[in-house]
Amino acid sequence: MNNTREIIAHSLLFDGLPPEQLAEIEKLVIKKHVVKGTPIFFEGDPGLGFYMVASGKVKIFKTSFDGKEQILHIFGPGEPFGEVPVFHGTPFPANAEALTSTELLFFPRAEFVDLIIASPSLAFNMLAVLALRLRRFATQIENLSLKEVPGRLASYLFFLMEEQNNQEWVTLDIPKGQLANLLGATSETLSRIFNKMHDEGLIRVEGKTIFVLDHQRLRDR
Amino acid sequence: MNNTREIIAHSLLFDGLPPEQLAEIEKLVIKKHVVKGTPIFFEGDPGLGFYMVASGKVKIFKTSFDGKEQILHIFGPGEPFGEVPVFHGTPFPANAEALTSTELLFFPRAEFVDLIIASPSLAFNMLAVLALRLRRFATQIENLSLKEVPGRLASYLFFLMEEQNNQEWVTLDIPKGQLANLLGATSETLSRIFNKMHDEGLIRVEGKTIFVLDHQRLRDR
DNA sequence: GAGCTTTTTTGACTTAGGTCAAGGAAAGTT
DNA sequence: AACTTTCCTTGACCTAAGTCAAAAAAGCTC
Repeated sequence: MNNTREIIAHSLLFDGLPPEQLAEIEKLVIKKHVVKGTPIFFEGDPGLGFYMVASGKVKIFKTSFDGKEQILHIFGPGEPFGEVPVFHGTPFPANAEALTSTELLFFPRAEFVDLIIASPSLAFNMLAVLALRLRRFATQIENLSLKEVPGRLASYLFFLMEEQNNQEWVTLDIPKGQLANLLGATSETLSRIFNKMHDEGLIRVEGKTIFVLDHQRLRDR
Repeated sequence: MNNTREIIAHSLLFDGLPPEQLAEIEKLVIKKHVVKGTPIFFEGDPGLGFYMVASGKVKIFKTSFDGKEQILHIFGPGEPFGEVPVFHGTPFPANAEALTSTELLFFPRAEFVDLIIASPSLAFNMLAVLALRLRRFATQIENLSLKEVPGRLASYLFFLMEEQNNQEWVTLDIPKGQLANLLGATSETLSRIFNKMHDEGLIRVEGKTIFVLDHQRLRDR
């Protein structure tokens, strides 16, 4: 499913749009391929358009003056990113980088804005996308500020169980160091917490596979 | 300026709309008055519409199981809040409470959605509002995760200097305890940091007035 | 599969900021 | 002005998580 039309037709952003509109949208897409580790944009760059992941994975992140990194989102196939400048007219608020070899769809700003103005359903879908993202941010702030690292890890494991539709075990889709950056911790701390949770009989860790042994006690970390 | 038409006409959300559309919008507004401390909605409540502050101040916040509070936003006159459920159809992601005696405008969901669908400019304004909010959240996550409390306080002081258009001193518009909840700290810690910054000659604190004595050194906290 | 690089783990140590408890200071009320 | 309530500060103490350094494990490449 590496085909542009497939990706946009199945994305939440373009969901429910008539075929002729999808064709319009497809016409303005610029495809880009980037290898693992490639920067896609930097905080402060002018936003000339937004992106959608066709295949692969992209992280959106902030960095501190001393190089520590906080991941804001990890986006996979069908998910748009970099929309803030399109609608607010300001530069990108954060950096984007490919976590894997990635196929990107780029939507140039001016053309896309014309489409949005002409299509209330598309505008409405975009509003839904941004609203969902606000909700996610609210949860992330809650996690960072009101929970300790074990609680944040537990949340993430439950999120993966949901996503992977498996109550027994989950597969980490990113390296543990990146997970630490997502949870607002260091890799050392995360490693120690995996250990502790194992010792307490909550989980079993085998490389990138985490077996969840005690849902109840994991939930109230 | 406690009049509905004045408020909506000067808000960013309804900026640039023709008078006849403003009249339409005004018609569906329901005015509500709440005293200081009144809950406006709770996390998890179904969102039957969104609000705009006409006068006063409202905080949007999350609470932890043990009662600690993290403020996500503080909204003043002309600022809308509670839009997430309108566009994403899910319950409110956080709580809202009046920080002062407050005049609110309520926009019922269904009627407002009709207006948005009929008006590309209104849809576009709303997209800009949500995009700005995403940017703010990204900054807040950066502050919480990548800066220590003194750095977060410094950011907030610079934000107030900008807002109050004064390079010499700022007036805290909220109690220090609430400021602590906004910065992700306790009031004890915040108090100690005010002390330390005073001892270091960065600021002078007189009740709710903070004199900024050394911009340069305050900036790199 | 030997030799890289990158990622993860472990140990010893430090520290920012939280908690608990008790006073003070403001601010609103009668 | 006295009273009550809310807000802010201070001191003593504790702990979650960071830092630094080094080793171990896992992935790649030729």
